[in-house]
Amino acid sequence: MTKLPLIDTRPVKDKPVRGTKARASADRNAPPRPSKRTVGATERRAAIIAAGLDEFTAKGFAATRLDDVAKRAGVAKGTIYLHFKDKEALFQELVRTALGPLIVRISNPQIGAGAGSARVAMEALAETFAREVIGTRRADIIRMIVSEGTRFPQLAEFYYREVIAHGIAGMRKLIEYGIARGEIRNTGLADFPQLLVAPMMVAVIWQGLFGKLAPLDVAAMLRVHLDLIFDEGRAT
Amino acid sequence: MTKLPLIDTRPVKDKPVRGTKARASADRNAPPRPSKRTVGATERRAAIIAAGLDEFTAKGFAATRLDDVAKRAGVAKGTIYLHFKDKEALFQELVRTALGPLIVRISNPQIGAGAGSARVAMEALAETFAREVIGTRRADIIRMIVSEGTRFPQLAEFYYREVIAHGIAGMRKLIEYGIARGEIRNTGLADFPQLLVAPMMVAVIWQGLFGKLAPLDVAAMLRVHLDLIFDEGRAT
Amino acid sequence: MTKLPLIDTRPVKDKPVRGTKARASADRNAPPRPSKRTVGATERRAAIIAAGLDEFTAKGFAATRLDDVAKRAGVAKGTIYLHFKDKEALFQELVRTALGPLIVRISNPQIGAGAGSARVAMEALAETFAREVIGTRRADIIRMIVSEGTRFPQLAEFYYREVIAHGIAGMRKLIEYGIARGEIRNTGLADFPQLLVAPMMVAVIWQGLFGKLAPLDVAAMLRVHLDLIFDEGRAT
Amino acid sequence: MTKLPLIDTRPVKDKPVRGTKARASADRNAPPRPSKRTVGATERRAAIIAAGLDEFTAKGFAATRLDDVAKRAGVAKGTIYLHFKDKEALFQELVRTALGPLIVRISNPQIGAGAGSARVAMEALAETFAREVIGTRRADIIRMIVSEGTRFPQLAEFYYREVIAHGIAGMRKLIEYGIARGEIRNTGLADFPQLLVAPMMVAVIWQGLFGKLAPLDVAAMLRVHLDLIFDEGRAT
DNA sequence: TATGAATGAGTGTTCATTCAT
DNA sequence: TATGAATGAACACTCATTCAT
Repeated sequence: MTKLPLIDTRPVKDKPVRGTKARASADRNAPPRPSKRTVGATERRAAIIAAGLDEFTAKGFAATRLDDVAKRAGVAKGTIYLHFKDKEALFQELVRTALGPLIVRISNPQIGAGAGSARVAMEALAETFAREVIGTRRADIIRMIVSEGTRFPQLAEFYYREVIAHGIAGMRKLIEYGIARGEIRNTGLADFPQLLVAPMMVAVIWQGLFGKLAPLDVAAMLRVHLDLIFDEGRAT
Repeated sequence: MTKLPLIDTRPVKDKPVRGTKARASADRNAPPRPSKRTVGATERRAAIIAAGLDEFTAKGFAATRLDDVAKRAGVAKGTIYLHFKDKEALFQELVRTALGPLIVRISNPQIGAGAGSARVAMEALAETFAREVIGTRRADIIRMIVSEGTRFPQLAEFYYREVIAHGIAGMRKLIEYGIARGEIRNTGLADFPQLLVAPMMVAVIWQGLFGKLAPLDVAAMLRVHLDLIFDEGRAT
Repeated sequence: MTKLPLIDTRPVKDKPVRGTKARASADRNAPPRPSKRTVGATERRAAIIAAGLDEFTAKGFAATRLDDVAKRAGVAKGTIYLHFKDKEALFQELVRTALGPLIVRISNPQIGAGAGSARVAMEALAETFAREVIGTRRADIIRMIVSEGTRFPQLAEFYYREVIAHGIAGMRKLIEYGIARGEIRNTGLADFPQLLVAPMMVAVIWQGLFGKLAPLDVAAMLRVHLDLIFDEGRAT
Repeated sequence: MTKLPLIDTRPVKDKPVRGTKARASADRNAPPRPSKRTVGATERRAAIIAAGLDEFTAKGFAATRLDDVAKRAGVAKGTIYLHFKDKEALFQELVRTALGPLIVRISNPQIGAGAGSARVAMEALAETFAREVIGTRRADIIRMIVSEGTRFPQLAEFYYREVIAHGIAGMRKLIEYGIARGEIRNTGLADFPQLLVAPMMVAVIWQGLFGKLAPLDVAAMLRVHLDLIFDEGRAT
């Protein structure tokens, strides 16, 4: 019998844009010019988005200078305006783009038919998260949304609708699945799927703020958390 | 024998200056503070800090204008510079001041000798949190630290040392107390007191970002969370 | 004996390309010219000039964007530079072109030998002016020269030499003709032919600035003016 | 019997702002600083307006740089924004200010009771105009309104209501006075007071555009014009 | 020739900071 | 101390001009 995973744990593929970052700080004395028109418009747009992501996550919306974004993208300032109406449009588009893969992934929880235990599914999820989010640019994006969300209600709403809502729904399904299988006893958990994600959020924030001071063993923490949920208080 | 509470659940006292007017939606049309020349230097400084808190939490560090802070504080722009070296100094001092009460409170967990059950203590903590933080200016401060922490490592460090470290220590003590009393079975929890606070953090962030779209019953969620920890999966 | 008219009163022919679509209210949403690749180089140049005329008269030199000119002309922005050195060159050439027909007309006043009365000639001139200038693109051109002339002395000089000088000379001839015939008593008028054109200039300016608020019956005004000159104060 | 002048011919008094122009292009190596705060806010505002007038009349609205205005006013760029919302507000205010004296003057035509002949009144007017407008900054302002009026309909309307309308009314009164006294025969003139001003307008424009090439004896021209109106075709 | 994406100098505007009063 | 007008560096955005295709 084929064992379909409850949740897709394959590495989330992201635009490998970071490479373009190499061109950053276009030194004024560079050789003639790398034949600008060679790189297509799409690549340029992608480079701007990648650069913007770097700058916005590092400094926040208000403190980011489009000059720096342009430099980092290896592009003239004016070029940004060929692709985006203004700074805010770039910011929003950038978040949407960055969220894209995540959305697709979360939208398809893939809790399959003859799947295994809910515990295994959640463990896979936790591991994927620890590996694919913590310490990567995705964590930066999440932190950025938390940081700027208040100032961009529109963005927060988009994020809620496109990511959170789906995620919450998926979590709830998973919890109900676990309850149905008798793995989870606390039926109230189904009302607050947020509890399932809470440690992940905290992990992202912790590492961002205090990672240097007191690194957190995220994977281990998530395991303990699952033990709580699955009622398996092993005596360590 | 006097029964000392495990945790001080008395309302956390904050600058009563502004009261719980809180809800820092920095409305540009707020009355420009009535009292003016009547107040002394100390009151002025306090007013600036209060005003700054409103503005910074509402708009973030970079997007806040000292002009607005001054207006809100009922002082001239230049006056700010008599009390603070520059914008950043104001910001940092302001955060420290705002953290003050919180620090004192958490630093003295008051887990007394012949105290009651850990569950009761934690419930009190959760209730206090839901009542005294969620929906108040304190939530704004926490969100602000999360938002600006990356840009102000110094501040993050301060926050970590003065608040987080103590808080984590307190939580750990509480957890160990619960384990010792046999209330908590999962001994691993003592390694990650963050798990205890995670739902509170998520609650703060959730309400800030999505509160308008999908309000969260924070108290109920925290109760379910405690059920998980205390292994009491009541069928609701 | 052939009776040659003192002044040519046939409708002044302008580039019939644009027709009298005139009224250069440079509406941004004008259809982007249907024909495109079908036209040859010369037509393209003409299209650019026509489009430039519309834009420059509507917005003035500095405020006109070559982007808009290109769009209106149905060509790419770069194409403009194949025909004109830069924005200023386009402007100057364009004015010269627009002035062309006017120049030819005025240069040949055709004040023939056995012509009729000076009064009749001037009336014809006034009527032609009211009909062929007021409310047409020609008025826009005149206004534009008045507007930009100070900033483009070169252009003012060209305008003076090619149009004004000839026009003044023609007017003077006409006046002297009227004096010789005894129609005009005030011999001083011959020293200031400008007085003959002044009402026309004022009419153009008035309609451009205040036409909406207080339209002027130009034809009637010019008639009264001629009455003054020809000393015929009819009691209306 | 006291002879009241038909029209007030006393020199129109204007702010003697031009003087401030001296400070133009505030050289970067100037002595410490002329004790900024010494000059009152009003003087600063006046200096900005004077400088703006110079720049706007010289280059037109779009081509004028606020940097230059600031420099010429001996003020920092930011200071302009303490007095005016933006470039356009400065422009409009400036025109209004410049028009102020003119308005007051025109509003009080002072066609008195036992006044003298209309001819004398008009001659005085013409002389005043030739002396107080031609070759002065007032001519620049008039030219500027003609130039920018199309782009600022609001301004044109203001100009019409505050200056033109009153002027036209005054002219008409004067004409009717002349007709009543039998000095002017052509009654139709009362319908087009513009004809009275037309030569003045043309004079302003002529001197602005062609003054260098072919200076115009404005006073003489206006005299001839009056001869036409008053039907006095003296044979020179 | 024609194109239009790319460039980057230039300009209006903001705002932290200073300082004469 | 307190004020708030003045400053000027900084930054978002525009647009004439270029140039690879």
